[in-house]
Amino acid sequence: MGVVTTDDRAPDDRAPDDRAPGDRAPGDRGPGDRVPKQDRSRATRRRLLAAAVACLAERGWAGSTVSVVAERAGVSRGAAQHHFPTREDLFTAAVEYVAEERSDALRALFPQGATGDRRAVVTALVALYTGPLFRAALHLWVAASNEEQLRSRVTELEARVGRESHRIAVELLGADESAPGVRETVQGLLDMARGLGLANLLTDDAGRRERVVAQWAGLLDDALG
Amino acid sequence: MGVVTTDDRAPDDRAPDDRAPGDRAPGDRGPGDRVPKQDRSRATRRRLLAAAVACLAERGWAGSTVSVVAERAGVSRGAAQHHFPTREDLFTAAVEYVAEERSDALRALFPQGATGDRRAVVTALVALYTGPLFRAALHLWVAASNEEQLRSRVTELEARVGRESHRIAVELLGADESAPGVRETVQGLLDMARGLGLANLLTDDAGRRERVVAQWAGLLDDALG
DNA sequence: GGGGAAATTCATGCAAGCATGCTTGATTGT
DNA sequence: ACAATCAAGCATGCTTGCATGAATTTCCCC
Repeated sequence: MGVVTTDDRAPDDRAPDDRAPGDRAPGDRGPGDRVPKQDRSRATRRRLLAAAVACLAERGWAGSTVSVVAERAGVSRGAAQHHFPTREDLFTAAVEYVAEERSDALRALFPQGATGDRRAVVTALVALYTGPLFRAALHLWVAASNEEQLRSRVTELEARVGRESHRIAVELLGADESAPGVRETVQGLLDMARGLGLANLLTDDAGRRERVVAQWAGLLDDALG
Repeated sequence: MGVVTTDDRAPDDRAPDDRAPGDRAPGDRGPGDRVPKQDRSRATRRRLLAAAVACLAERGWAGSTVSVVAERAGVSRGAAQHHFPTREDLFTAAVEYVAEERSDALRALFPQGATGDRRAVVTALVALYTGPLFRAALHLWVAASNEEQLRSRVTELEARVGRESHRIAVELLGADESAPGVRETVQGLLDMARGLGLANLLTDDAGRRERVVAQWAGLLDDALG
């Protein structure tokens, strides 16, 4: 299912939310929504952010030049510069965009509620760390680790996403966090997922990942009772 | 005399393994010692590689320009270009350098032999994923994931280091790999270590890491019997 | 409700900064 | 003396940021 929701669309595709200037999304605008008065503006802004994330996942930080992102978004470079005066503005906004997308993807796991099948839960969680969203986030982390401006925002948002991941993981696994060690167990699981996602960066080792997931899902099942 | 040509490097510049030109690393080169027969040349070459790794860990890929690396190594940019005609040559060589360093660090754990204290082993393994070497490797991976040339070499070397990590981990943990699931268990542990190292990129969460390590060491102890 | 001013949004051209690679010249070791 | 090694200057290409101008949208007043 659409666990990861970034667009792996064809290069020239139009974003899903790309509307003609006139029509608007169903429940889109509240009454006092004053900031972007034009739908077209919001659309291009969103397109730029989505393109930035996509470029980040596909071409990395250095390769994601504003020209590239603008072209990917189907707008001129000047338009990009209008919405985000500086390159840093663009990517700091992209950080929040990625964080939101990841939170959404995370919450998309929630409706199922706590299933008894822990292996399925672990598989789903790990899957979150192998999609393009995680790739983009990874590039963002690495870039932010050396860009003073980005780091603070990235760490803050990542902490938020991390907490939410943990909460949802506990929920889905049906773990009793009051028991000693359970919290650390789940954290370790998420760290393992991160590590599996990182390993997936260079080589697509789905087979190995699946085996590791199966094994540790079993161990987790024992540990959580 | 001129041990090193212009030793006017910045104060903190000496890499940990920065040796005098004469002495070599323990098992450094076989008899078929190739191209540079001059010690000074080898020294600057090594300095350049060490500087490249250090810059990679501290400033990231984009920030590690050849000028920066050369300055860090205490040589002119032209000298760097003499040893590594292109920037890519420099960093592909740096890849191997990092791989060797990581293997050395890994082997440094070996002399102890298999101890009964699995928590200490896990701690040591995880520690390997939190140092500057891992940081450099991380930047390298992320950069390589989008640079066609680097990727093949990085994946190859990383596979080697990964196998060695696994072998040593099995050895130190006293695990019986013929038993079903043991291989995947250890792999998962290493993946978790990777994830912890990745989490350590932005925020130094040594406390959390320690708790997770303690907990997972316990899980491992149970799983391995 | 309609028309026009004002503001927003977007496109294009331009100059500055920077990194890479190449070439030339000086220095050291064999 | 010769070759290798190192240093410095030069030329090219790319990216960013800014400035100007056109098209579109919103606001405001009649």
